Amino acid sequence: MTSTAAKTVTRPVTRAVTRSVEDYLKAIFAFSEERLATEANTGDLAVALNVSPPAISKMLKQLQTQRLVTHTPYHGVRLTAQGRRIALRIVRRHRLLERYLVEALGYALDEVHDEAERLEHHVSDEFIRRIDAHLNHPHDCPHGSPIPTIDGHINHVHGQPLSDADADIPLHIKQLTTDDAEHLRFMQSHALLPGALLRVVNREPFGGDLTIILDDTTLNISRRIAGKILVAEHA
Amino acid sequence: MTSTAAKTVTRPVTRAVTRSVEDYLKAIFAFSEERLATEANTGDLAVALNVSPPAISKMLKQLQTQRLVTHTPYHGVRLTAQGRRIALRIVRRHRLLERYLVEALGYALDEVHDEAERLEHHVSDEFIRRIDAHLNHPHDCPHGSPIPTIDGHINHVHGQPLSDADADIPLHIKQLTTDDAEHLRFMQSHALLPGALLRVVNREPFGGDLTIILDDTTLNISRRIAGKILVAEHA
DNA sequence: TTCAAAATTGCACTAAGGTTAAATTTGATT
DNA sequence: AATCAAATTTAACCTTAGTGCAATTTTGAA
Repeated sequence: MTSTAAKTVTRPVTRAVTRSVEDYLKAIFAFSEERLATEANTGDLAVALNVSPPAISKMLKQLQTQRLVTHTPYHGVRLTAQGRRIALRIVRRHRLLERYLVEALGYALDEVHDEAERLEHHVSDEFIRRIDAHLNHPHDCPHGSPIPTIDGHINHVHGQPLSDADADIPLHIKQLTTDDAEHLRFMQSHALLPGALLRVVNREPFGGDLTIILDDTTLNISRRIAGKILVAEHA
Repeated sequence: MTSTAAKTVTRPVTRAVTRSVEDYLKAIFAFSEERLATEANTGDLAVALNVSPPAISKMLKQLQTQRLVTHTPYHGVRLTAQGRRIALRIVRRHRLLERYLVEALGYALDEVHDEAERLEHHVSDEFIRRIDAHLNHPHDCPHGSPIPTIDGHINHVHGQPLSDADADIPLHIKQLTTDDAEHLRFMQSHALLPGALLRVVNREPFGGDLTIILDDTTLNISRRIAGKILVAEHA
């Protein structure tokens, strides 16, 4: 590749969407949409992405010139329509991959996150198309999170944390809102999975354990774990 | 306890096996083992890896300090035991992935190379273990190349190019020695795949076409294509 | 013996994604 | 309203893996 024309080329506004860019956009999406907030801040992103705050500042500036975010210095970032589109594409890939790993290859729930986290950046659109078809176009990942459609639509789950649920009401699990492997192993080992039916029979006071009944089994779970399980009243 | 004493010397040798390193080792392996030669040379590697000759020289020096190759300047490179081990690991991943893409996801023969080329660097050992089990521990990739074992053994295919085969002898296809998508589409569309039975019924002189019979179908193929198909006498 | 081709080296450069240290801005608290 | 610590941004620099070009070295064939 000879690049003799390189000198007259104006600075490209449309730099590449690298793996890092995808990760940043996904993280901003997670803060600004999946968690209540409307904007993500530098400190949280630095923790989430495991880099220093200056790295965030620098990347935000770059993403701004790429028109993927709008960044108000010292205040916060939000995604542009284009940035959101890319973030949703990655989220879709991630969740389809997780589903595929569980259904087709028998992965346990706590193993899929890390694998999907790498693969989401490296598989082709064709690969995603094929696993989506193979899985019969699923709507959620194994943790119960919604899978965005190709054209960027996503239905947010509405449920309340099990830790807040009233006693003696039939509930079903909507979503497990954790990526922690230990939590997930615990949940899977007790069949605390999306779709499961249960009800709360006792709540110890002062943030103590909950007692629940699930499949005729009585089970004690900590408030901490219960806070990671979203439930809704069972119709 | 005498000779096992740990060397507490500062270690400059430990650098990471990056994606680039994996690609270089794989390319050196391909030249020095899969093609007749015992050593790979700079120029060929530069072409194979689509990189300038100085980039090769530079990387060879690095690989030498990592003890992954032995490089005799101006002559050639060969892999050390450790370098060969890494190269075989990547070849194994590549060929298992190709097989999986075809068997499990219905990829066509000409689509698998590029996909596997990326994925081989990014899937986990666990992923490879699972697809290997799922495929029931296959011995070859869809092109008929042998899949190295986990402990680094590989059985080389012995066959001759179909272009050199004598007429009227029952043959079967051992291997397709091309990654070119057009060639592969042609082969797949005519069922010229590993395992197929055929015999040569005519060879035009002066490097002209071959006429073969395969499944009661008569087929004309160019010497060029025939050179990419390894066959052996059918027992 | 010569000499051209191939390989290597040196140097300056690009590009992405980091780092630490210093400066700046914000906003909550006196 | 002024202050000051925490959060954030800027500045300067590092690393990996390339690039190109020029200069040098080595090899091997005529």
